[in-house]
Amino acid sequence: MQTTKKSTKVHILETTEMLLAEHGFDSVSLRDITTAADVNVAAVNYHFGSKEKLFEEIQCRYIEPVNEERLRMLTEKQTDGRQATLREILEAFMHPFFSMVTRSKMSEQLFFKLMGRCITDKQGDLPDNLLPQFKKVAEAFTAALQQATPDLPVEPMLWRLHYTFGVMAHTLLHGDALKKLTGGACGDPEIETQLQWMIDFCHAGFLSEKGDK
Amino acid sequence: MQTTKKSTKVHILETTEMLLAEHGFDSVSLRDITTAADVNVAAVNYHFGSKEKLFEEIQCRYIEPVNEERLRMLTEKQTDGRQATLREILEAFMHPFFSMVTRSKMSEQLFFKLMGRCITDKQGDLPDNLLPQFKKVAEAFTAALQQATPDLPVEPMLWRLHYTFGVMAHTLLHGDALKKLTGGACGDPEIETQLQWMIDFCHAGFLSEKGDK
DNA sequence: CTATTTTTAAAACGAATGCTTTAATTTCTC
DNA sequence: GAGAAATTAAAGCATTCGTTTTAAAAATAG
Repeated sequence: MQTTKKSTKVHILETTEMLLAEHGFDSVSLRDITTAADVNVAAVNYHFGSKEKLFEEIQCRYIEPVNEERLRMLTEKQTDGRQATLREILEAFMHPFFSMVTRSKMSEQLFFKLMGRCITDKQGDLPDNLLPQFKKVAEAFTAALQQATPDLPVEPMLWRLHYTFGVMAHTLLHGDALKKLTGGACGDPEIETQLQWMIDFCHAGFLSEKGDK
Repeated sequence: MQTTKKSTKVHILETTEMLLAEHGFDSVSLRDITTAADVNVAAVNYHFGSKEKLFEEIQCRYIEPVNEERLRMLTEKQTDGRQATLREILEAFMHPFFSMVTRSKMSEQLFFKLMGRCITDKQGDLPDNLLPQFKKVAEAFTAALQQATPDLPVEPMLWRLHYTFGVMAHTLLHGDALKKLTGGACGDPEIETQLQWMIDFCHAGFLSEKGDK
């Protein structure tokens, strides 16, 4: 029961991922899923219990390893009592979202959208099992950031981390929109380039002084 | 027919704005609206033609004056052939979103959410009458930005404007989430403070060099 | 006040929603 | 190949969706 018939469950999962990436968590119906996956309406409830459980599973499927990788990358830079640099922290914070794409069978663009949806559509109501991990990530990164920018008061520091989140989420979700909107004038940078550009931007943002000229 | 009975239509509009701010454009039903506004289900279709038309009207109601104000602020800084500084450009780009709050009867927080929803939920499908204005804004600001940052190639410049959008949208939409998430550790800065912090961040981001230490 | 228009109320439309049930079918185990 | 378990198919559940219709009520005009 593990070899052959894994396919249907996974097939539903992957089809749903694509639909969610395209249309968002609030706009995909059970029928949308079963029709697109070409399975019976009952299949989702049979395999996942409910539509909502399926959605949660998709949410966890990537966010969990993303958070793990974030913590791994951060602590990697902190060995032997060494502090991580601001740039390394930002790298650890953002990179996993963009490297995780290889785990999925979707196109880069769609996968990025899915990640963006997970951040924005579901902001504030994560599945219960994700919450402690999320908290751990938040604590680890705020602590590291405080060490890396000791002159920056904690309040604007937190907001700057929030801005960084915004840069990332907006790029993941609406990067394709910029390409359309500018008629291609923004180019089509590689993932790594894209990531470095964001890091450059946020890095400088974190180091900015009040009223910087 | 203009004096007394304006109230119902406006009442529906304002109630819907609040619902949209809280739950997003994809999650508010006709019944949600008419129930919350305590009017008959038919009232929306009578006054606005359809639910979708009502949504478009809400979208235009603030975005249009925001864009006008953006252009006004930008050209104000460009009188007598003078170029606007990067900081002035960013100010003109962002400030209108935060000053427009006074036109609404909602709380700051809700109004910001509504603006955020307009940016993210509706990204890419603006009402037809908004499109030319939006295009004009985009052209004016990209031109000004190219003058203000002559050493920055156009492609990363466009992406940095995109990042700026992300900072703004994320803060509008999820600023309250940060307050909850951090348990208030991020403080509760005034609007103007908040705005200046964002401008500081993006300003530095725009001026960053590749691989900036 | 009467006539006309504007606005509301209430009910109903068909379609779509998430989910469940019952029976048939496929798959696996022995 | 026979029996048990897993999976699917098809139909139907009650609810909600956006919209329309029909008639009553309210507001306005002459």
